[in-house]
Amino acid sequence: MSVLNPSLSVDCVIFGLDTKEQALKILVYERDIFPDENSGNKNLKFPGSLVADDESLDESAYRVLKELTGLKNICLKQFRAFGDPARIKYDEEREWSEKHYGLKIDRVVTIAYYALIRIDEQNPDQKLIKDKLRWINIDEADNLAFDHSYILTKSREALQQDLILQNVMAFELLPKKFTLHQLQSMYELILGSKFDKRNFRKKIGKAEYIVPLGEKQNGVAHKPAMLYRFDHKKFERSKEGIRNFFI
Amino acid sequence: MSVLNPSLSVDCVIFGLDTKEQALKILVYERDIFPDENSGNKNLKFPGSLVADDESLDESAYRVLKELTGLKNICLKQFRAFGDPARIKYDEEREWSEKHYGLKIDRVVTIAYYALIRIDEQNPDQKLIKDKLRWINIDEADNLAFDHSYILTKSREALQQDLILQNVMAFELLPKKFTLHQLQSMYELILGSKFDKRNFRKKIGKAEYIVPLGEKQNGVAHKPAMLYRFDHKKFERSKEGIRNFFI
DNA sequence: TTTTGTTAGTGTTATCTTTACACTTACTTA
DNA sequence: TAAGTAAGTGTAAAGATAACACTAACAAAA
Repeated sequence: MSVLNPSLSVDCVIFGLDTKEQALKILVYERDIFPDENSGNKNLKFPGSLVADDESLDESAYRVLKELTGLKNICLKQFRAFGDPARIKYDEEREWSEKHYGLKIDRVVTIAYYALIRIDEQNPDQKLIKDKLRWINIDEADNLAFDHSYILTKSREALQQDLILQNVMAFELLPKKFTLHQLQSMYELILGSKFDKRNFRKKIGKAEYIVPLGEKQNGVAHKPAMLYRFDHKKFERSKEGIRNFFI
Repeated sequence: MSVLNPSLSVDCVIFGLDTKEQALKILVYERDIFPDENSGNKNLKFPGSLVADDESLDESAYRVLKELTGLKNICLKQFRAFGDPARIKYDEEREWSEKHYGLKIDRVVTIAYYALIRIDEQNPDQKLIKDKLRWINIDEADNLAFDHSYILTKSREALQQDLILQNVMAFELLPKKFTLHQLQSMYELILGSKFDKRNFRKKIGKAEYIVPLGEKQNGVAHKPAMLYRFDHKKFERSKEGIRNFFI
């Protein structure tokens, strides 16, 4: 492979929706630089890497994601660069980085991406989650390595904005066949607020890209719900006609 | 000053509203690397510079802006990183950069910022616009240096989004005292669409942060308009209560 | 002084969107 | 067969949006 640039990196914030647990999680990579049991989350960082000199930022992000997690065919979105010269907080972190890359590391600017995937049985994670990789609940993700907690905050803001402006691949988070309840929960988890069930359904009713399959759930301990799927083409078509609001 | 990093830069897209000409412009820096008269806009680039090793990206952007244009006290917003390895299109551009910085330049990732200012008599530009700096109309800004036309496109998209979500310092573009007509024109120029005057004013009527001064225009060849000012504090307060929309 | 040109300023109606709100149905498990 | 759980459904009031045309006030030109 080509030469890595010691002052440029990409980092990937992977949001995973755990439909079972109804929780929004992130994928983190565990290092062993702080051996102390009580080191909190200081050993946890987002999957990331220095950028090679002949790859674009996007290419780099996809490469890293594949190398570290095996994930591919997911959509990454660049949302921000982080470049505080003091991003590397601890000497141990710098030493770890220098050893890891075999390079002298001073100041690293990172370009951050986020992606959304669903967590379920057939989702790659089972194979991918090697000893170093795991999902943690988003609420418990404080005091991560470097400035990664700050990056998390900003990624969430970006995700919420993008969700509102519907530029987003939020449907990646749901199973192919989903119920309106699951859909609503997803919005609630990401946006951090609750919606009225009837009003939500009324609104969804108008979105022609959410199409009912004739089919219902079964095996559930309550009235089985209608299953829906997301229609990409109809979605793209519907996005043309927005451009309303000002002020 | 400290050491410049040869693979990291910042670029500033400065949008200026020319209230007289009713036009949205950008500030560009002219080089002389393509002497041909017909070189179009290939000599024009956004104010930018390599990043010093001890400054944050934001610091770097503000420094550059001040050094190259004299502008300060304006609000810059980071909107995107650009890192295609082929961003530098021509050999002449690379040579110019190497000579300019006295450094070997291979691949440069740039972090792009935008800002909004008004163009008027007392605006710094008169002094600042040295031989190298000038305003060009946004519609005429094709085929700029490097990938700067692409950066312009993206900056405009970001600006429009931010304007819609009202995270934005759009009022920097207007004189301290402005008419509703000027306000409407600003929105129209940025968003690239026209609004109904009565509906626009109805909506503005609800924004308590746009406050009428008792005062009217004078010296104009038509019915003089009421002057308004923008109230920062009220604006900040009003932004609290948004968080509506989903889907 | 009158006319012309120019922008300011104003209200109503029809349609659509948003919000708030409570009960019955269908299934599983105990 | 009872208990528990989520599914599914309608209405009315309030608010937002969109479409639409004329008069008023000033400067400049005639």
